Amino acid sequence: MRASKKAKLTGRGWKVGDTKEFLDLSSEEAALIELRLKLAEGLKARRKRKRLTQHDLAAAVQSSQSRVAKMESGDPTVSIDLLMRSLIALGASRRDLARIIAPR
Amino acid sequence: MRASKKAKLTGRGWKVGDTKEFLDLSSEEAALIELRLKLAEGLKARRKRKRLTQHDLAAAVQSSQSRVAKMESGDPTVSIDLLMRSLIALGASRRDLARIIAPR
DNA sequence: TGACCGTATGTCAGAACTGACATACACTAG
DNA sequence: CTAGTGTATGTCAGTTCTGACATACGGTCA
Repeated sequence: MRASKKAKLTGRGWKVGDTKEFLDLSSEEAALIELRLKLAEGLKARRKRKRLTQHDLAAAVQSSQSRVAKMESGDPTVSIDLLMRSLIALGASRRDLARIIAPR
Repeated sequence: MRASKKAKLTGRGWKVGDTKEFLDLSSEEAALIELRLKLAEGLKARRKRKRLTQHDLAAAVQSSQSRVAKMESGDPTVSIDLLMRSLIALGASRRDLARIIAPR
């Protein structure tokens, strides 16, 4: 059911959707992507500050180097859950997370 | 692989784990749970402020009333992704999200 | 040059999450 | 009581995400 949107995009051309779909994609979906990117940046920065390799971080969160690379690149196959878990594993507090999401 | 932890908890009694596992559970995992709860509260508050029913919200995010109920109760089967998506669907900005995560 | 290190990208089987449904509960109004 | 409305809880098939692996890329050093 959620695949319908993807299908619409990957299909050849632009099947004209209604306004709701358009708004959904351009504003809400965009907001989610921005959020993911903020977390990705925050994670990379935090990891580097601690002078850890992606491999090190992977071990700390029981994941793999390749997934860490995807996390930091904002890859859409990475969940926000995983980003949050990783940040927390690097010692980020809720306030730290808040600052990462909405930098002042 | 991740189910091993759950198994350890649901099994009868407390099989003694090593320190790393203990710390993982008590601090990092707890932080994640707290985060989920903050988002759950934030979602419920925001929905009520808009005078929407769980059913309305479900329609807005293309989910179901039952899942919305689980979201708001901090049910562990609900991902942070879904909570974030729902909050954004209710018009929350990144700054709003930050405030929900780390209230001042 | 070649060996090494850190990072990036693609793939896939297995694990986790999802919407939907059924059903139960709590409350209110008739 | 009965009906209606909103919320809670359990289940499950289908979708999405995950760790692991292979492999490629870029830089450094000898």
